[in-house]
Parts: sequence; structure tokens; C-alpha cells
Amino acid sequence: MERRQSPVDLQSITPQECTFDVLLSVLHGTPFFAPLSHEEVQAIAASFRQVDFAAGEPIHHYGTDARRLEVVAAGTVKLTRPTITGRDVLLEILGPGSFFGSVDLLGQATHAETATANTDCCILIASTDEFRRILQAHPAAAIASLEYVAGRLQAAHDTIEQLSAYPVERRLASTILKLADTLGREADEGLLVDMPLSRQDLADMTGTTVETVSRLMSTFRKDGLIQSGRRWVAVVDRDGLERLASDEISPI
Amino acid sequence: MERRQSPVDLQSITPQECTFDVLLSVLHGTPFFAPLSHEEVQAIAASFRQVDFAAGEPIHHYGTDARRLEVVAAGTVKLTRPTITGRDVLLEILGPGSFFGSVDLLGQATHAETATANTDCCILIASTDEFRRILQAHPAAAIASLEYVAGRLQAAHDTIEQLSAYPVERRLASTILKLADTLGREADEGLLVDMPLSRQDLADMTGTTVETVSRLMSTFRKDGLIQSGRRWVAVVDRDGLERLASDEISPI
DNA sequence: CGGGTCGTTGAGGAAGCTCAAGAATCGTGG
DNA sequence: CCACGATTCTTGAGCTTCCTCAACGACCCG
Repeated sequence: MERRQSPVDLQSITPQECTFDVLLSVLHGTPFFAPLSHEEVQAIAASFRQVDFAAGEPIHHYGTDARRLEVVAAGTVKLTRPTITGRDVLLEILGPGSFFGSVDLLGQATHAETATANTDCCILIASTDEFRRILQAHPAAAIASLEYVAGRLQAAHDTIEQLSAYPVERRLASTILKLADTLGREADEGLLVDMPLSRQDLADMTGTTVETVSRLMSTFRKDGLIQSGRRWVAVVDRDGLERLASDEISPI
Repeated sequence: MERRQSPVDLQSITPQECTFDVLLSVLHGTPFFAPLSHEEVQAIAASFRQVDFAAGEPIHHYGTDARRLEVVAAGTVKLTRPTITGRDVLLEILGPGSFFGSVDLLGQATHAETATANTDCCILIASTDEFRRILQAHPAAAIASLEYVAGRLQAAHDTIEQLSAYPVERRLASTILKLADTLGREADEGLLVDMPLSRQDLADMTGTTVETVSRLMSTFRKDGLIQSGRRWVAVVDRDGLERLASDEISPI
């Protein structure tokens, strides 16, 4: 039923992957700086310093001081909110080129989310003051940033819609599809979500419990929609999943 | 138990409230243009045209073409998402100075939300092209916009946390408090949410049903936390509500 | 005063949670 | 290479929360 070994390659990001050249190309690939020239990006790169984190390591905690902006250069990062009930909320999983930290350059003195290295990763860090200076000098970058954040607002609204109006089965199907589309890689198992992903992660993303996720994934597997194992998932029947993720209650 | 008449004044926005002067002061009060000089705002105002809507009237529908940006000048506007199950999701209620429409200036060709006039209201409309031109000319406005949208992203993340992790009672208490803080006015009944607000609205904001909201509000009323009636709510015991809205399960 | 909208309350049922135990997988040290 | 502990996943049973369906009462406006 399940493959034994995880097909997800938990390769470490070796330090040399984080050379200045990589930093440059990551920044240029970022929505913020895409409209700028190579020279401009090169000047901006000087404002960022690079820090490596091992998988599982905290990058910053909810409530700590926040006067900095971070960009994922390599690896993936989890953005979560801790809750007193112990049940964490997983807001976003960010891949290379995404940014996080004190998005709001304004008053916001503390982080509103906890960021954790999901895989080994390399993070570029700039202070918000430096970032503000860059945006002032490059209006195109400011507009690009605005568009980027507006896109994430849309995505957040999507999630709110899901949580408000749809049952867990649909939310889970939708979440798996979204992950496959963002981080998918064609593999023997199907369209593999190329990232370690536990049932707990999926539960925290869909606002449910590990047990419920496990049960649903078992039936998804039985129905030939997905393949899955310990900390990995792959989409097998994309159309089938999509039917679950959009209201089509199967007729007959 | 309940007051008979609604203490919320459903005053119409008379057309003369939407003079050019009002338009100017609203735009200047907007987070986007706050950092600009009076003269700059005056020039920008020319890009906006003004349209009035009666309470209940649709301003734009989900899925229609979206190449425009709208600012609330007077009144309040509801941003909703329709769902096939019939259960609508109420994402935000916007007051004067808030903006909506195609936040994402980019590709986004259709509206992601339905906007409805909650009260009679006056809306300022500009095309996204004009808006983009304004931002390009005024980097300070672009940065202010970025901060504004980032703030709304935070708020959306708050909502996601609520929906993912907390029971309905807490979500409802929290939502009422937030509304009272944003749109509250001291009145005989307590801190009155100065806006017509049905049980259905509250249900759509908290991801639950009218019946559940009604039941909970009845007990809130019995416990002396709120006062409420047909399409209005007022906070009586702020601390009590806040205790419900933050994990403090009453001891003993 | 009568029709329409909005709110309240009840009874029954279903979705999903909690608690609990056991199985599979992984990493590590011998 | 194997054994062990730790983590992750699975499955079951009972129960709670909340939804659904339904009826009725209150308020509003013409």
C-alpha cells in the first residue's frame, strides 16, 4: 500500500550553494527585484547578509523583535502561529524567492509568526530600514512588492473561504493539490510534493487533527488518488482530487 | 431583554456629503496618500471619479472584470465570497478610507470578491493604470500602500488562526470585539457597533450558521456581556468578552 | 394590518475531536 | 548488519460540538 522509503530527497543545502552568485540570482528572481537591472540588484545584494539554518531549527519566534526582512534563498520555511491550546496553525510554506519577516515596515515591532526551517535552508536577511531605502530608490520594486503582498492576501482569503465553508475532506484535497502545484516534481510515485511533509503539517494547514488527516489520506490512497508514506505525499489522480476540491459531489 | 428600536442610525449619505472637498480629505486620510502634500493629493484626486450606492446594492461581483481600484469615501462596504453551497463568506467590512478592488495591479483580470454596499455609501473609483501611474510618481505612496496591504495580510492570518484553532464561541466573541473597536460608538446600550449587522453577517464572518450565532448571542446577553437586537450589537462587558476571546476558560 | 425579513428556540443527527493502543519507519549505536 | 528507541502513522470507539431542519415569534414597512 505504501512505499517503504521516502522518495523525497532530504538533501542538505551545502554551504557552497549560498555563494554570492546564487544570492544574486535569487534576489533577481524575487518578485521585488525582478523589474530591476542586473547592476541595481548587485548594489542591493550588499544590503543582505546570508545565514544558514538546519532543518527544524527556528529562524525567529513569534513575539520577538522584528526589524528585519528575510528572503528564502534555498530550502523551505514554515510560517506558523503557536496557540495556547497547543494546536499550531501553519499559515504558509515558503520556497526559494519568497520573503517573510516584518512585511509591515511600519510600527510592527514584533514578529506575528514563528518561522522554522523546514529543510536545511539558506536565508538572506536585511533590516527593514535598508529595505525601505531600497524601495524608496526603486519605485518599480515598491510596486512589485505591493503586487506580491496583494497576491498573498488573496491566497489568505482563499484559505479563509476554505476554513469557513468547506468540510475537511475538501480542504485536505485542495491543500495537497496546491502543494503539488507549487513544489511538485514528477517521480515514479506520481506528482511528488518535493518536501518532507508530515500528517501533523497537513493537519495544521487545514485546521484539523492528525487522526482525521490520516484517516482521509488512507481513503484517498484506497481510491487511487494519492500515494503517501512517512512524511511524503504524491498526487496520482489529479482530476479525482480536483473533483473533491471543487464542489462536485460524486453523483449516483 | 432587547431594545425595541435599533439604536444604529441608518442615515443615508446625502449626495452633498460627496463634495470635492470631502473627496480630498478622504484621499488624504487614506494610508496611501497620507504621506503626500495637499497639492499632490489634489492632483491625484482628478484620477478618481465618485459613485454613490444605496444600501444593499452590489458594487461589483466576484468574477467580473477588475481593472479598477476603489476607495470608500463614506459608508461601509462588505467584501464577500460566494460559495456554491450557498454559504457566503464575509471577508472584511470596510469603512471610510479603506480601499478594495483589484489590489493586485498585475495580471488579475477579475475580481476575487464581491463588494456590496452595507450602508448607503460613496465610492471613489480609479483605474488600475492610473493608480499605477500615481504610485510610480510617488514612491512614498507606494510604500504606504505596501504597509497597508501587509497589515491586512496580518489581519487575514489572524482570521485563519481563529478559524483553524478556536471554537465558535471564541470566534464570535473575538469578532464582536474587533467590530466594536473599529466601528464602536459610546451609546446608552454600551459600546455600540455603529452599523447594521445581522446574525447572518456574524455567521458569515465566523464561519458558522445563523442559528448558532443566535444561540450564543442569547447566552452572551443573559450573561450581561452584550446587548443586541435586530441588526445591531453593543458591547456591555468588555472584559468578560475578552476573557472568552482569549483562552481563559473560567476556573472553578 | 398584513407580508416580508430577521431572530429565537428545539430536537435530532452527523462531522470531526479526543483518548487510546498498536504498527510502520527512521536513525543510531553496538 | 541488526537491534533498539524515537518518531510518525494508522485505526478504533465514544463523545462533543455544531449543523440541519423545522416551527414560531418579533420587528419593519408599505
